[in-house]
Amino acid sequence: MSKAKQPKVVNLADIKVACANCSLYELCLPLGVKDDDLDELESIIARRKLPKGHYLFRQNQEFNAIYALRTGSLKTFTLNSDGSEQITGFHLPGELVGLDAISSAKHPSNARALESVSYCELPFDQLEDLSSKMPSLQRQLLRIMSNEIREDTGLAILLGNSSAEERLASLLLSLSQRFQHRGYSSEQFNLSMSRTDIGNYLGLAVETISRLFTRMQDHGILNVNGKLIDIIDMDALKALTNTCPSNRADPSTA
Amino acid sequence: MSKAKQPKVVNLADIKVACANCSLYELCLPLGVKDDDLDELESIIARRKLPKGHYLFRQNQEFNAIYALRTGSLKTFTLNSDGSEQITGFHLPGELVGLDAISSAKHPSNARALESVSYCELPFDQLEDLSSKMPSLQRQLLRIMSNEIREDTGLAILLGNSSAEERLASLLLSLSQRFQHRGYSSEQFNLSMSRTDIGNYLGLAVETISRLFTRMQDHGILNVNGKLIDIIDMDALKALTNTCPSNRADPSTA
DNA sequence: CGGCTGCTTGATTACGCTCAAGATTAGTGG
DNA sequence: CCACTAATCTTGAGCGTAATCAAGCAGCCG
Repeated sequence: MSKAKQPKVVNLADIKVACANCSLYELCLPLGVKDDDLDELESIIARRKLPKGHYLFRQNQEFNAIYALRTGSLKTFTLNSDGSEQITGFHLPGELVGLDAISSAKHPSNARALESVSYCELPFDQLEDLSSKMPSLQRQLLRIMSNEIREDTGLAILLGNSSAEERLASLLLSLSQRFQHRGYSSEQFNLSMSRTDIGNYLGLAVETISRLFTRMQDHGILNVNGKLIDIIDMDALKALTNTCPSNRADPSTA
Repeated sequence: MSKAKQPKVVNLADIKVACANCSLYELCLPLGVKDDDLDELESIIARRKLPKGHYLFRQNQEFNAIYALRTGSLKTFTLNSDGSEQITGFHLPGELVGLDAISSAKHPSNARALESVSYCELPFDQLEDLSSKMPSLQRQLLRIMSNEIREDTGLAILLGNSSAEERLASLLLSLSQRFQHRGYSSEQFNLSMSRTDIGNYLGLAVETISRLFTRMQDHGILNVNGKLIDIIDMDALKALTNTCPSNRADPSTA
């Protein structure tokens, strides 16, 4: 949370946070890997830091490693032909980034720190080798990738078929649940991204995001204080998520 | 193309189409697997058929295998709470379906044949085992999954930030290129899905799809004859794809 | 031939974008 | 610590795109 300036890139080899002790173990790649194997897995992991605004990797850069976020948050985005950003995801601790680069050996997107970030770097060649030797590691890698496919499909559905309100509600709910899984409050949290970023990600104008926050606050669903979000009525927020299209069968809600 | 009725499910063990001879080899999972290993891989594959309209798998069904489409096409979709379909993809020969089920061990979606289909069934447990033994198989599986993540992200971007015309143009272009990769014409092809399905997938009303086809035909980009599409001006179609939002830098197009 | 489903076309409506301006916050340097 | 600037956020007014509602048409099957 402190805003002290960080040196460019710091190797945190001295800070011993073994996977086995990591609070993110349940969410991360090593889940299910036996103790002996875990040591070997850790031997290929480099732990690093990245200051706010810096890039973990850039589009078209050669793909060498996947990254497990440990603290902080980052956004991934592609660049349109006109140079504008197109945000493809927000990532929280315990999540893997760079998985979309395996197929082409080049990163198809950028990853930039939204706040001061620490992460684990997993060289992909070595990860592949280990993965052959450790069925549990292979399985977890496949699981995580499968899960990302599912989530990306879900995002596509959301963006294709939902109203502005439903989109924002879904994002807030997603963040809320992800914070909860990481041991933080599901009801109160700070947005690390700007409204512009949120709008970009959800395919909405900044003005719309702003108006929605105001409206949700007026409706007693949220309290919004700049970046600080208080979810007052979680059920109502969830209800907004279910306001599906094609309500042909339910003419009650005008 | 014939609509002769098929028996429920036919095992095509008698029809020997080894991976090595399969025209889809370049696109499919066995790509890069050595000859000796290929035999072993084939030993776990079951080749089957599915009549139009039948399901390859259904939502919530237990996940046992992934499937490689050989001929025909299918759609994958989820069901909303109100029972309506939400189409998540159209799949052509050489593509793998079921990858989104690995993480939860249950299929999160349905897969239904849009026309008569033949496919290869790959039991996942055995595939995992083989994958540990064959680095090239493991690599190809990861590549394919990574690619799907990239494509799903691309779809989300498309649905979040594009006009109706751009969405349809992108789908047509995608189909065109996928047909070309499979040795078919990129300029003339049959849509195996209905306008309703297209609209559902692209997040647009059927009426909009219909109007767009008419408009594109009027503009000399396509010829549309029911399900038969003739792309007359491929460059113009591609141009529609690039009509990005946020054209702040390009005020020429009003 | 009638009924059903899929496709097309038209008229109206509404949601969210754009443009514009002000308000608030954050960042910087004296 | 305050002043100044820049960026971010909020609010308002008008407009455009695509949805909805409604009807007619075409193809397919029993």
